[in-house]
Amino acid sequence: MCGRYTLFTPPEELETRFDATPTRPLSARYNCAPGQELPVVTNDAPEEFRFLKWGLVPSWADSESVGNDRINARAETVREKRSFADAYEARRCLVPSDGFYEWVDRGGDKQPYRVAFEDDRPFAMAGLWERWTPPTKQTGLGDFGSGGPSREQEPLETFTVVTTEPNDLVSELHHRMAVVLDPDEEETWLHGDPDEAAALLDTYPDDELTAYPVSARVNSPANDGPELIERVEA
DNA sequence: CCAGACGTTGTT
DNA sequence: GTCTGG
DNA sequence: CCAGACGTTGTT
DNA sequence: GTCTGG
Repeated sequence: MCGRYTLFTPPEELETRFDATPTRPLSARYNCAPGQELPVVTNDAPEEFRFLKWGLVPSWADSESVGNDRINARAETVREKRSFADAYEARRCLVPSDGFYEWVDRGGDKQPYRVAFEDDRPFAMAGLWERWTPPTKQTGLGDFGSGGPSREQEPLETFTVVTTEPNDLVSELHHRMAVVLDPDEEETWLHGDPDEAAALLDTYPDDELTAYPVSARVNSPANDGPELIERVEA
């Protein structure tokens, strides 16, 4: 984990909580999924919620698909891994959330659970972001003869969520969980030096957190509505 | 030296 | 089984 | 994370 | 781009 989360806190509350303004409208989300463009607060523009695609694509990747299997980065090794080292040093971000989902394998089927604060207040997950420019395609003589410039390839900005060992509550469900930051740690995660940031990658205590079963409707990323966070019988 | 990988989760 | 899409 | 696709030739 | 493996 974490591979799915919620972000339905009203925009005004999020703007106050993170002291940032959105670059496009924030909508209530009950099923944020990898591959989607989601609001994050990056270190280089902390006054904004910027929409980045979930699934970090390293700058050197030759294909965008490299991001498919980089939706999470292990806290224990994030500084060593080539895919994340640069981003860790220079491009950390906050991933606003108000709960994340975990699936418990029950031999055959899987029961999703939602983990959140008891009062559903928003929090930040530790994230890294990256900017990737698609390789320029060789168009032969086209650029010279045709007069017009070749089509500009827009850089793609992506992010990943850092994971660590779970607390006792979440360990009942899963053996990994997202790094949840204390509000007073957020500034350091964004702007501290790498060693200071590393000290924040620990397991969030389970005080004030709760976990409860939810409908398997959350399984499909196409579903996204308040019914997804309703408690069901496990 | 060059070639090939570069990741996590979960499962066996 | 594995990759892509969301 | 899970769901859904996974392909070509040829025709409209 | 940079590291690991051979």
